[in-house]
Amino acid sequence: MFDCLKLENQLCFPLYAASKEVIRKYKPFLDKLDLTYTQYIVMLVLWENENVNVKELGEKLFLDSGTLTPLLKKIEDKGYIIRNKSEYDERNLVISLTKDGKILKRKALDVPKGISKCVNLTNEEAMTLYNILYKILKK
Amino acid sequence: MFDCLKLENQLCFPLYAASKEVIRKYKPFLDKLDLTYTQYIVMLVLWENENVNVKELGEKLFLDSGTLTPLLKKIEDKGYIIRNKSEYDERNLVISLTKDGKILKRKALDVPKGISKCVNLTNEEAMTLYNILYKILKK
DNA sequence: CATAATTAAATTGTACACAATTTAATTTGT
DNA sequence: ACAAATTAAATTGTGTACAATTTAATTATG
Repeated sequence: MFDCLKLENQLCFPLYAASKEVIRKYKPFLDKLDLTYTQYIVMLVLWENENVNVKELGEKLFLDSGTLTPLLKKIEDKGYIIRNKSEYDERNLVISLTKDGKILKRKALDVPKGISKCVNLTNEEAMTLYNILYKILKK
Repeated sequence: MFDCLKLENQLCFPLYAASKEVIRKYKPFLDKLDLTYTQYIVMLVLWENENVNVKELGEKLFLDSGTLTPLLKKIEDKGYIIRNKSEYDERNLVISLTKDGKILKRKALDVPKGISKCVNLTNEEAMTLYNILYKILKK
């Protein structure tokens, strides 16, 4: 019964470790874009939908304003986004891409290509993993 | 082709988000033990093998001394472990459980029980997930 | 056998995470 | 209308992560 306290037997641990390992593999690719991993996933959201506010971003990425506010300021300093108060509701901060931010999308296309070669899973395994993970994330 | 840059289609993201979600589910259980998640996985290692040094701990947990040194000092402050230089090689810091640290193992048995009810995966799904994650982690 | 190379922790500096609180703007209820 | 409740970001404080450097101890080598 004590076995349930083995590190190996707890799902949380391989999940946490694999997540960090995969993010580590992204690093060399993201360095070329001058983005950290978290900054990259923010950019992914913006490349999909222009003009997102902090709350929407947080819901999509499972992050709160305590994480996002300083993060967004850094991406703004790099010149990829602009932060503006909404004219309809000044509580909302609307994030938009700059020209450089849009251009960056083209360079970012290399990232998924490179990564798929690094993570040694079959397509089927990746698909299965993907489905189970989204089941965990489903509310 | 631009679809490969969709947040949803990148394995890294559900992996990272699911990892954080699962860790979030541990929190109420770990609060009762006065441990954070990372402190908990350190304790898991120590409950399995007494007298581990920082390097071994780092290899098992995929963490480095920059993370572990302050973490271990905090667990020591809580009274669960002791940090001592090895008498055979003073470069090594040996981590041992205190009496309280050993007693805590008993209380920790409730954690995996509680968690399995929170994560809504079938046994088969959990097993599949487990295997794919360890494939990612295998060197 | 003394110096160079290696190794293990610790330190430094940057970047998240997230709980809890604060601030400012907008809605609600009377 | 207007005070109370709600909402969205920002702020504050604690706790990781991890790259890069430093320090101290040990081992390898000329």
